[in-house]
Amino acid sequence: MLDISGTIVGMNVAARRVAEVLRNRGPRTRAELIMLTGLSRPTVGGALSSLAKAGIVVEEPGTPAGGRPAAVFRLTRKAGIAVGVDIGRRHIRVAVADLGHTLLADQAIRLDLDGDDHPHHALDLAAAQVTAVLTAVGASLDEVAGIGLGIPAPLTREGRIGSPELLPAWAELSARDELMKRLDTQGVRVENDANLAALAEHTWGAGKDCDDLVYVKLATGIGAGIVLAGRLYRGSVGTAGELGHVTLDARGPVCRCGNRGCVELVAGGRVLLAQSGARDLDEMATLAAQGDPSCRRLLADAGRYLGIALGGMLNLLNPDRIIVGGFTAVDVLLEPLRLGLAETAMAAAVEAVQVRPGHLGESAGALGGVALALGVDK
Amino acid sequence: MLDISGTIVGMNVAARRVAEVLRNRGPRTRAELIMLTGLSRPTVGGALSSLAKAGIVVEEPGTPAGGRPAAVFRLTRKAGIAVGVDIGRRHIRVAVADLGHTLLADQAIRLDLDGDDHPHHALDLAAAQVTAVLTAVGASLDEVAGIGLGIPAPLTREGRIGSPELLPAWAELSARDELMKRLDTQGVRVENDANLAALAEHTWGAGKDCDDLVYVKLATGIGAGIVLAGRLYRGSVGTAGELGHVTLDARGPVCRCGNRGCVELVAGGRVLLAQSGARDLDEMATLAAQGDPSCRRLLADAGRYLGIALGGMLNLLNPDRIIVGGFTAVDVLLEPLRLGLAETAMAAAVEAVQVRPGHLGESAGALGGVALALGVDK
DNA sequence: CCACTTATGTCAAGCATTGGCAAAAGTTAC
DNA sequence: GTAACTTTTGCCAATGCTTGACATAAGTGG
Repeated sequence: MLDISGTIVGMNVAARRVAEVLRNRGPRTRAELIMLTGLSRPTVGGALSSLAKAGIVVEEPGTPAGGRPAAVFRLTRKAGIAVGVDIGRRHIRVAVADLGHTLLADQAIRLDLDGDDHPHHALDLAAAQVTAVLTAVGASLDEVAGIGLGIPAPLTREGRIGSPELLPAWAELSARDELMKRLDTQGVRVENDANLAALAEHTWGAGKDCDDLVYVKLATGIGAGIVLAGRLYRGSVGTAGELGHVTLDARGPVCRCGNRGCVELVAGGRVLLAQSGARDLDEMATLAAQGDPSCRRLLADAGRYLGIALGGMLNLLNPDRIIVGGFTAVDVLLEPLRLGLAETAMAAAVEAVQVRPGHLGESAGALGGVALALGVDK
Repeated sequence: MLDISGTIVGMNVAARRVAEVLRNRGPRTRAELIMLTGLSRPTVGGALSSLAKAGIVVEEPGTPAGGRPAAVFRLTRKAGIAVGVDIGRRHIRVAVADLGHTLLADQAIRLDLDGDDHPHHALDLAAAQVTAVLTAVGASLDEVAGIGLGIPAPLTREGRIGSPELLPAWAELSARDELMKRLDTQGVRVENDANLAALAEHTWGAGKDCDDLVYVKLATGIGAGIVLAGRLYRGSVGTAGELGHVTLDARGPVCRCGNRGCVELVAGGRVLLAQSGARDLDEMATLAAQGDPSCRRLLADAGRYLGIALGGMLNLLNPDRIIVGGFTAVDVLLEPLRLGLAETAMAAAVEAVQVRPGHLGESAGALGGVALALGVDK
């Protein structure tokens, strides 16, 4: 039923268009499909009945609202499967969903070697994990309609590293080609991990109901994913969202990016760990949750610095929402972050913006890979 | 030939669609129209010949490139007229073009009272100037297909002031309704002046060939207009682009926006005038052009501060181009601005960005009004 | 149970699209 | 200067989509 790029073959153009919209936007009613496809009622109706006859689409009862309830249509697993892969420093996470946006699996493994420095090793493990998870859900690679891969580096439109100095080991290779070679398949798309998390939160999480949002990922590094007008914004060479290297103090210490006083140097995971003495960020989050005062103060200060850096962003972009994720103890730093915003951004923008923790937690990156594979950014 | 919203009546849907695209995007070839309308060759051809028969469209020979040259189609003046109005502190400028994007007039008058503080007076004069300029080009108000009005304040989607503390006198009224009342017409759209200038530079000026740009307007205040993916970006409550109130120094003096150390306080027109002793920015520009060292130094420092503020923007947005306008001696501060960028933004983004002076000078705002009236942002 | 609201199916007439073919209007190579 | 090439344009018929109207279905609230 699927060709090499994951689209349905052997049906007319209207049915393909309807199926594409269902894949990109998730389960929808007839009226929504008419709007989104631009096709007419009879055409959408016909397409849906032929898709239903082929078993690619199922009809579900909708929730009524004053009249006859609109049926909701959903692509079935028979239509195909989307895979998301998130490669981090210390883990690889694989999520699998069907084209009806139903999550089938979501599994992480720990990385023995630092993912930032050992791309080939990480890609080997990622490929193995993809096949393992697919087997676990009883699927095979030829059912896969798309794979979305997240790596912790800015990427150009062509899939090359946008800023090699930040992740030198990855700069030499094409992550997309390497994963496709290992899996012997086509249809892999690569994206920066913070961008993917932003996409996932926008599609299913804390940003579901807004069109302009900034997702801030706090981890070893600090990155941001920007969704504007409902679409992922990548910038000219793909380095949009490099919040970690926004200058806070032009006379501060020198950063690996070559400038002074970057946000990452006062609010990044490396510095927090060095100052708290915790082994990793998870331990630090646990300590903070238990009330450890120095951990809490470190996180509060980090939040305030982030807020100051985001204040400039708020004046320039004025998004609906700021979503903070990537770290389990986000709550501790949200209030100081709001204070930092209020100190540096205009009142109207501060009042309008909603600062919220992410809903998808550690899975955000891999789910963003699924979102990319589903084409929600189309 | 025009209805109240400026669209053509009495023709089929294809012809209306083609005319709309010509209005929004300017003169185009058949192939471009096919692409932009999504219609087929025969349909576009038929629409063009009926539009040509009605005298709404003219065909012009195109420049050849290896084969038969494609004819370029352009809306005529018979299709209607677009008006742009730019209200500033000390001037009102009105520009008029036909729907074929041909400029017919572009005239400024000086304001005797500060436009920021006397909105009703400014709107009275603006309305009078619109009718005067229309008369001068031999047109009447019922030929007008749209009016775009620029005012120096952030605006919400509904046309209200987004941040009242910056321009209190304008916060009470709807500039759109006031101008429509004075001209007894419909079809006025309002927009922030920096946004309009950005739109104009994107459509006809220094940003013609790129899709992601930031236009920086240096005047009494400092504003920016942001075009992303070819569309004007306004933000959640319309305050996107408030570059003047980005924090440079959290311990600096208090600004009218309520925060400390805003860019406007070190690089804004008010401070430059106070420190240089010049009467207005035009005099300052003249002095700088004549080599006056203190003026040049003041401008160079302003450029550097702007560069530092824009460095944060560059890390977050990574646009193709930064266009600087609103002030005649922009050249003096571009090099220091580039240095400020390099100090604070990541190398990849700095290398990729092009920093250029605006091409449209003082007319940028009014031309942006014309662009808005033409619907180039659609 | 009835009136009301919203959703859905069906049908015929009118357009638009697709894809192929031929002609027009230039450039470039010889 | 002529021939070959490239790109644009016009035309045509079969197919498919849209429009608009009407009837029916499936809920809600009184």
